[in-house]
Amino acid sequence: MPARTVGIKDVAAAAGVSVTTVSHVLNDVPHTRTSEETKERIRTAAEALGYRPNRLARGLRTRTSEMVGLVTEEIATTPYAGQIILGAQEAATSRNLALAIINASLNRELEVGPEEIRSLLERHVDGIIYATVFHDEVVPPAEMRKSPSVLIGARDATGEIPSVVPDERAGAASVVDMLAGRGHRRIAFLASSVDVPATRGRAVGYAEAMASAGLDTSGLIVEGDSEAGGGYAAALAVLNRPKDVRPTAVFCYNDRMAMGAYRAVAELGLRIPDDVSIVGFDDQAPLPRSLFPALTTVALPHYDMGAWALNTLADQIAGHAENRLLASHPTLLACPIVAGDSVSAPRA
Amino acid sequence: MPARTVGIKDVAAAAGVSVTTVSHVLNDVPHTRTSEETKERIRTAAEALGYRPNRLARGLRTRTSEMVGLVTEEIATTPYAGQIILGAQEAATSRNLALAIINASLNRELEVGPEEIRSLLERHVDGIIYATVFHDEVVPPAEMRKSPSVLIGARDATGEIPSVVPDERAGAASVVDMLAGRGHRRIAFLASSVDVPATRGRAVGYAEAMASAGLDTSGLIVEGDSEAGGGYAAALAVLNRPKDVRPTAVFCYNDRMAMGAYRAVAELGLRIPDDVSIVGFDDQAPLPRSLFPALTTVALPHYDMGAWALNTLADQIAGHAENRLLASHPTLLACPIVAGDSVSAPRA
DNA sequence: CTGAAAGCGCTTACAG
DNA sequence: CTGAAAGCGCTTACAG
Repeated sequence: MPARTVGIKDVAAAAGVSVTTVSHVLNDVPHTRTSEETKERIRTAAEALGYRPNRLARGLRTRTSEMVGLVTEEIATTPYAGQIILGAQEAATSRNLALAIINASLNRELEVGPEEIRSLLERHVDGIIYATVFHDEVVPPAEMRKSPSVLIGARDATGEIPSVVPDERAGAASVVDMLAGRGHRRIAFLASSVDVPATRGRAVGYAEAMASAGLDTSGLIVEGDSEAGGGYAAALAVLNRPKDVRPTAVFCYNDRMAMGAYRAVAELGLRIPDDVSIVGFDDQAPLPRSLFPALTTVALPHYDMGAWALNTLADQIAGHAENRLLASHPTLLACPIVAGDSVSAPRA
Repeated sequence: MPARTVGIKDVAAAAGVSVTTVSHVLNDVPHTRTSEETKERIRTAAEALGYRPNRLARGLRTRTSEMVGLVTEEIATTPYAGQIILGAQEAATSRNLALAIINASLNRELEVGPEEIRSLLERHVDGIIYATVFHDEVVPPAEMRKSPSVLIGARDATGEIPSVVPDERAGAASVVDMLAGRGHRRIAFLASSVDVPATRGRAVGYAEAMASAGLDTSGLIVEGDSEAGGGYAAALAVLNRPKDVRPTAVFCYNDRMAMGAYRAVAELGLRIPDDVSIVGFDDQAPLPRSLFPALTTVALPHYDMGAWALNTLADQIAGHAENRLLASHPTLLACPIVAGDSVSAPRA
């Protein structure tokens, strides 16, 4: 049992005023014409006594906990869950909210688990952020729809909850634009055979950007599994051609495939970026900077999504919500290119 | 404002008993001889009404929040912070505690930040776990010493707080033992030039195990910076020798250096593991499995440390603490070898 | 505008 | 053993 801490009563006694006044002054309640002098006396007393308001008591009274819950699916296996947490946490700190984190197992049925939500609700969190992986859309449990909430990484099938996802398509398109801008014409794409939203988004972004740049993709798309081994095999297939039809740039579905592509390039006796430029996706540390030359890749906006989710949630809680507007379509966050040394203009 | 939820009074009314009885029954208070029948009636009523006790109210009354705080330094840059969180979180769930997470910036002055602790204390957490990186020992703020607390990754300089750290030394020694057991005699070590506890622990473990295996280390220890580039240079230096004096195995300070070593091996026209075995340290995803052949490495017990910390903390809170005993020395957790395909017996 | 008092939803001595 | 009542530390109508 921690020792009895100093309460608002102690401050009131020390300052010679009522607890009401202390509460008003410390919480900056407007329209209270307490003299500056008294206010100062109260603040000094609070400071001297080391007074810290008991948030539990306040929460009980105001029916608010100033705490929000963050449920992350498979935090352990998602490389960047840490960045989502960090983004949410820093935003939470700046809005004076605490963040309770809870892990949920990945749910193949595309339904988020109600147990985690219930546990959070029992603690009277003011709102909930649910971060999913690998889903296009999910059906949130009823509990979640009743309180302020935000989805990261998936759209709400019922269209009620705002969500935020990476703009994979634009990210992929920007890679093609960048390569085409450097003068590349034969840009290969190592596609993933794993059926997740990112697979489609990146493939579509590549195809669209190639089309609008007037570039042909025939024979330039090779599919492989999304690990280094798959990238190795796919890169070998697409690069083992005579120089005049060989791609001058290879855009890989992700960094792990790019790592395999590096090996294929080396085995074929080619050099990066002189003979072929390589671009990855994910910015999955520590890969890009551990490769030689450092891999040019595309970062996922994990930190930004975490921050966006928390701010959107805090706005909902504060009441100035335009939920419907936000919920109708997922908010897309940009995936910026992270420059390494694996891209150059094609050799003449 | 969430709608008025069902409270203990509602349950009492529905079951026709007093709130005292409801509280007793639902909390399994011993020595209460309420009839089984009444108990059942209360439980049924609670269930039917969907009653969930308000933890804020309970916390206010019992001066306990059933919530513990986890402060992580640089969660974003520590690859495995997610595993620490997961370990702590799963243990917390099984002990019916919530976990509030808060990030702290890395503190070079070897003192943990009091602000984070204060913020947690204001929310009346029952205890605090502070996970540090890169420190031998830290001086925890006074606030932390006053309430139950546990340190991950560093020893408490004042010897009051229990702590848990990876047994880097034994992990490194086990690698040498394993390689020596396979018949290797010339085992090189790519040491890190960065001065952190892990650097010393792994170097000492290597040296001790080599000595007790009766193996010579002269000319076999090369220092480099702890990235792929440093590993590349160091591996080149130690492997570019005539076959009869060339190491048959290279133990790298970490996986990133091992990645550089792979490149050096390839440039020298050698093969892994036929010509040289390579072992890393950290099990830093996705490196070990993205390399070809898959890297044999040593895992850090992040999950276990998180779980150990939470359980130790929960024990302290529950009162059966043997803090002094635990605090006198950091608890060492084993770093298991994770087998890949980069080790074989030396070629005849 | 200020202060006395009620009340948030629980737990727990205490009297019956 | 059971229930009425006090009280955890706040905030906030409400009366003065």
